[in-house]
Amino acid sequence: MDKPTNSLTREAWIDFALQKLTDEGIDKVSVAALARDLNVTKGSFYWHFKDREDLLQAILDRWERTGSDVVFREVDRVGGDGERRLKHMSDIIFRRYGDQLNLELALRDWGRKDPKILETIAREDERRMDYMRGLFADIYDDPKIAEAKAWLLFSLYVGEIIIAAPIKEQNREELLWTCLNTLFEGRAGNS
Amino acid sequence: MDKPTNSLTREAWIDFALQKLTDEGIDKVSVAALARDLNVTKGSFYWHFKDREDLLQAILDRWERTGSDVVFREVDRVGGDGERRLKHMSDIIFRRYGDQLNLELALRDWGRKDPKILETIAREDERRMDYMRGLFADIYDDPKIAEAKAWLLFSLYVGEIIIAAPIKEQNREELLWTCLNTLFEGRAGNS
DNA sequence: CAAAATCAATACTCTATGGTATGGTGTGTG
DNA sequence: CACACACCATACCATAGAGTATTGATTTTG
Repeated sequence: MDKPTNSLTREAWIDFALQKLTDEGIDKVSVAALARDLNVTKGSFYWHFKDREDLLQAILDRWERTGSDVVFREVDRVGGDGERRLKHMSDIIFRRYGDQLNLELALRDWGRKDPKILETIAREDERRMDYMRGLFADIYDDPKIAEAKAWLLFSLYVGEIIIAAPIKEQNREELLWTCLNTLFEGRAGNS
Repeated sequence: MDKPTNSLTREAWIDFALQKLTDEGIDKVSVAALARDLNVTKGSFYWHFKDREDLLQAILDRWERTGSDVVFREVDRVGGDGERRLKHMSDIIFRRYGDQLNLELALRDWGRKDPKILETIAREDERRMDYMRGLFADIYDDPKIAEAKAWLLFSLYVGEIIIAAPIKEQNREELLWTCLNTLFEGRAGNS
C-alpha cells in the first residue's frame, strides 16, 4: 500500500537534489538539470513542487531532521563519561568521509548566500555546540574552558573539511587523535 | 606617468571582481553583472580580458600574491619566541573581520567546484601550515604534537568563519584566547 | 465501466549570461 | 593636423534556466 507506482515521488526528487547539492553546490540544483538527469521533464517537477524555492526548503528541512541527532543518540546509547562520549563521537565523525562532509560544506556555502538558510544552520550548530559543551562540562569545571574545548573540537571537525594543506608528520588518523589528546590535557587524567 | 586616464584599468576590474567574489561568491562574478555595476558595457571587459576565465585566473593570482606573506613578515619583524609569534599572528588574524574572512570562504567554496583552484588554495594552505608548524616546533619537541597544534590553530581560524553557533559563556575575544591557552598547555610554561 | 485523480510530456515565454563583431570616441604622438 | 591606438558602446547570436498552460497517459476509485 506504500507506493505501488514506479513513478517519481516528491521524496525521490528531494533525494536526488540533495545529492546534487552535495556534489555541485546549490546553484547547480536547477529544475532543468534535475529533470534531465532523472530522464523526465520539468512537467513532473512542477507537479510535485510549487517552484524551485519549494524544493530548496524541502532539502533544508530534511537535512535538519536527519542531522546530528542520530550521532548524539548513538553516543548516549553506548554511554560512558564525558571524555569517553566525546571520543566516541569524534570517532564517528572522523569515519565519515566524502558525501557527509561535502554536504556540510555545500550547506554552509549556501548559507553564506541566503540568510534564511543560515538561520537553520545556526540552529543546528547550536545544538551541536550545546551537546559538546555539556560533555566537556563534565570534565572541566570552568564553563569558559569547557566551551573553548567544545569550540576547538567543532573547529577540528570543520577544519578538516576546509584545510587543503597536506599532513606531513603523521597520517590522518594519527593527527586527529593527537589533536584530541591535546584537547583532553589539563585538569583531567587520560591515557 | 602612471595612468593619466580616468578609464577602467585591468586592475580595477580585478579589484571589483574580488569584492564581488567576497560578497556573493564566484558564480556571481559574471561579466554582465560586473559591467552593469561598473556602469560600462561588456565591450570594456573583453578589451581588458580574453574571456571570463582570464579574469578568474587574475583574481586567483592576486589572492595568492597578497595572501599571508604580509602577516608572516609582520610577525617575523616584531619577533620573539614561537609562542610570542604565534600569539601575535593569532591576534592579527582575529582582528580581521568580515571581508577577509568571507573572501577565504568564497575562495574555498570556489575550490570545491574547480580542482585547479583547489591546487592554488592547497599551496597557500601548505605555506600557512609550514609556518605554524615551524613555530610550534620551537615549543614542542615531538613533531607530531607540533603539527597537531598547528592544525588545531588553523582549524580555529577557519572554524570561526564556518561555525554559526552562538557563544554563550564568554565573548568572542575571550573564547579565542581561552582556545589559544589550551593550545599552549602541555610541555611549556606560559601565563 | 466511467469518472476522477495522479503524474508527466510538449510547447511556449522571459530573463540572464558568455561571447563575437564592428563601429565610435577620446587621447597622445609624429 | 592627421593618424594610430586605447578604450568602450551597440547590436547581435547562442545557451541555460525558471515558470506557465495545456494536453496526454495511467491508475485509482465510485
